Amino acid sequence: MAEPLRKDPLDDVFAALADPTRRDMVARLASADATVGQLADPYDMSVQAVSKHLKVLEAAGLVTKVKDGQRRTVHLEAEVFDLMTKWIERYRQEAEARYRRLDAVLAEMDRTPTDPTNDHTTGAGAPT
Amino acid sequence: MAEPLRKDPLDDVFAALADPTRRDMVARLASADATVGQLADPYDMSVQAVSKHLKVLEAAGLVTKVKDGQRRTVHLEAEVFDLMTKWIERYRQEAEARYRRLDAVLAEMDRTPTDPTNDHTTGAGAPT
DNA sequence: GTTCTCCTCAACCAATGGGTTGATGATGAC
DNA sequence: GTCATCATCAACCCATTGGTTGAGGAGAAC
Repeated sequence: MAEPLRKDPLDDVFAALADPTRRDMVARLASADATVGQLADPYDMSVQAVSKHLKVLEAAGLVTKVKDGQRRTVHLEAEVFDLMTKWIERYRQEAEARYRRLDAVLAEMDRTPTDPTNDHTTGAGAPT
Repeated sequence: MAEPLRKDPLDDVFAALADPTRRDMVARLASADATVGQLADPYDMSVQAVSKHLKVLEAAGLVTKVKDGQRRTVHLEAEVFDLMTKWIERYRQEAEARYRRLDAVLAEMDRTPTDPTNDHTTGAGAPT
């Protein structure tokens, strides 16, 4: 018992997107590449701070930098997104399938009450 | 300029899933509800630590606890996942559309080189 | 050449996060 | 009633994070 749960690349991806500034950068990079300076411009923080944020995104594989003369052009890498969507979708669907099954069971119990003393009148159903 | 980027519920969701232990709990809860003790069992850490993790998941809205006598039954809430998938899909699709457009442009330039001095032989195209 | 711009690196600091231990409340077993 | 079990709360520790300032390197501009 207790495998230490080895480090997963998803750790870095989720962590990177947990910061609103970094999510905003990703959002902006989705519509166009940008230099570090351009990215930093709207935010109320130093360029160095933005550079750090970019390093986090880069380490997570969400972004790559291309040296372009004096500037660095930042480019969004969309492939990593698939990792996340796959993880999320897998468990979301698994969970929803389970709820559907539960609903079916409850409906069945409702139709043929085998034991009337067992009143399942709690709101346990309807996963809304 | 520099709106402080107001706190977004996605902050908590992404942050919650950035931890491998918490992702594992979510994975397990997808197939069945569980008590705190059952959840804690496989991990090499104290029950209190697991309780903290659950508080994080709960604050993010990923999980609810139902008092069930002495135990607390933990239940996965799949709705929040939609928030994430929507965010992710939006920007992934935006980015991919952009790449497709770029590919088209490059293909066009390749077919009808309007200015031969401008050698675009860099690997700028073909996203992978 | 000098100077200016773009970006990164390094050191620092306050706050947060993930873990620990110890104590406590509430319920179930006897 | 007493005692054990399940879970939480509180205090503490150390590592990480998100920001700062200051210094420096590599290119462009002159």
